[in-house]
Amino acid sequence: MENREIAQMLHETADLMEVAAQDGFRIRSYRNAAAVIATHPERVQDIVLNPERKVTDIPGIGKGLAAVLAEIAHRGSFERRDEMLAKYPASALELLKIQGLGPKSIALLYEHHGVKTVDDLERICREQKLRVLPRMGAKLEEKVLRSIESYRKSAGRYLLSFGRRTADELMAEFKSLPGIDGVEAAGSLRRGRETIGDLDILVTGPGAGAALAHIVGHPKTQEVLGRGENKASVSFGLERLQVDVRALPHESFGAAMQYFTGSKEHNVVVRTNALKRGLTLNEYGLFTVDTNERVAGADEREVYQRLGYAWIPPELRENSGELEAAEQGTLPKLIELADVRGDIHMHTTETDGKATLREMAAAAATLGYEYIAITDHSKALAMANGLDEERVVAFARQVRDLNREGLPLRVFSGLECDILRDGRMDISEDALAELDLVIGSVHSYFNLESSEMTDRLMGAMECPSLRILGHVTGRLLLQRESYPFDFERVASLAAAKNVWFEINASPERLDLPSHLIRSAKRKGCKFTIATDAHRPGHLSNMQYGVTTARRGWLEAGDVMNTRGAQEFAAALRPLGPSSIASSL
DNA sequence: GCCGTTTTCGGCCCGACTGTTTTCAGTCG
Repeated sequence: MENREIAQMLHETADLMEVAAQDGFRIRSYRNAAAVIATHPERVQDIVLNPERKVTDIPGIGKGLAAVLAEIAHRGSFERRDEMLAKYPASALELLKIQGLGPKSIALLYEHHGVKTVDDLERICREQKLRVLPRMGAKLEEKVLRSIESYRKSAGRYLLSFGRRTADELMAEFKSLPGIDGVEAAGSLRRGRETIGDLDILVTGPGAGAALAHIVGHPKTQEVLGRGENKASVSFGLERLQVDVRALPHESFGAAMQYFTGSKEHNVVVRTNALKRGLTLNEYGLFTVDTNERVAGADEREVYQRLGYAWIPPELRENSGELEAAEQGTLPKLIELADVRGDIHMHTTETDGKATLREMAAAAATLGYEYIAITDHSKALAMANGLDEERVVAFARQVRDLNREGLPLRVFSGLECDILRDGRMDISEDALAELDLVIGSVHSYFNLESSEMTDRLMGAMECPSLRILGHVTGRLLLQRESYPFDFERVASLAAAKNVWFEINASPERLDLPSHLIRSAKRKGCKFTIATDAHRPGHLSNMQYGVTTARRGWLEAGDVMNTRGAQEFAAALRPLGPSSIASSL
């Protein structure tokens, strides 16, 4: 069993234990163990099954959890989990995802009304039976109904990062099979959409059929949805992600990549255009209409070229201007991961990060970066032990000293400063001015009216030290919608004040969304791409931020942290604090 | 449940909001 699966099992059990009102500290231990195991570099199962190793050497795993892990290794479950599942249905876990309901309410609803599923919950709310329960009322009923609607919208979709990991895992397995020449992922994963609905994997070569057999017989396959000569479709893993594997002849591989990458809207236009040229395009190739002669198909680039287009990066294939640009030869030269020279949003143990400044710096150096910025939280985020003015100033001094003493790369002193409800910054200007880089972020009062939120964000930009607006829409993918505000006005002011928009690369955020990136670019805004890493492993999420930037049509020049360290440092205070103040 | 000892048990990020109550439990971040 993989670490991720063990971690999920522990997480789910912790959730159920919470519904069962068990000891909170024990629940926290389970959650902590799940987090540790999920990020452990080695397979925990291998350690458990090796008599010469001790799983309790992993921090967070003691005697109790070692026994749990041993049980999981031997029979795929453990006693407490079985116990919990006997008490509450697994579907109760789904109810925890409904905003506004926590474990206590779910237990109450289950006991009084037998609510087991989201459908049950919806019915109870519609029948106005929620309001009769203690401490619940009409307003909660309304809120829950709204949450259900939002939850349903995201059901059946998965984070891009999850799709990427699953695809990488399967593709590596396919590549190791004999007689496989090519393996590629297509679909929304290849287009880099922030969430995906399913996985499309194309394989070619004399042994391509073996890949179909492989996925059908895969130990993680939960259900075979379909199995033919050229295609197998399965429900994969605990998450039941639908995976479609297609075996293709070599001469069709490029056409199939084009066809299955989509988007549908993009392909409709491409095929219409082909017909105008007397050609017809399908997943098997590009053919002449009259003689059915193949003119392209093995190579995707060739398919586009034969239709008068430059090859179009998959991230742009949404029929939103890319086809016209490809005809005219005006496609942008999109930013690439290798263009990024530094990661400029991350946390350390000083607040809610899991590694020290030195550990983060070392990890960033191995990724080839020239610089990083440490941007811990400010005091409004009390749960994260946010920094007050005194600690902010001390930290800036400490970073200056450390840079002099020598670090593996240049470290900028920064802060992710909360933007308070009224648009003021959580830290005084005097203290902020000590820092190299200030990101302003909203972490509270998400439910303001649009006009109030717009004023709040625009108010924050009055702060002379503010250089970057962090995760601007506040969305959490598949969990929480963006709060309403007038993006156009905020972007116009950001362009005027030379405040940059962060593209937060955390897979749960990918914030700004790509359509807003594009809109901001048109207004002349500049951007940064940063991971918001809370541990060294998160630094590799940069790829998802770059993908999102590419979907927003950004080139390297649009993104400030593609600049070298010197140039980036100079850009941080373009006019100097005093001249910014006088130019307002 | 884990951890770190002051070595055998006490501490474990906590403040604020919401909707409900009539003083606060539950939820969220």
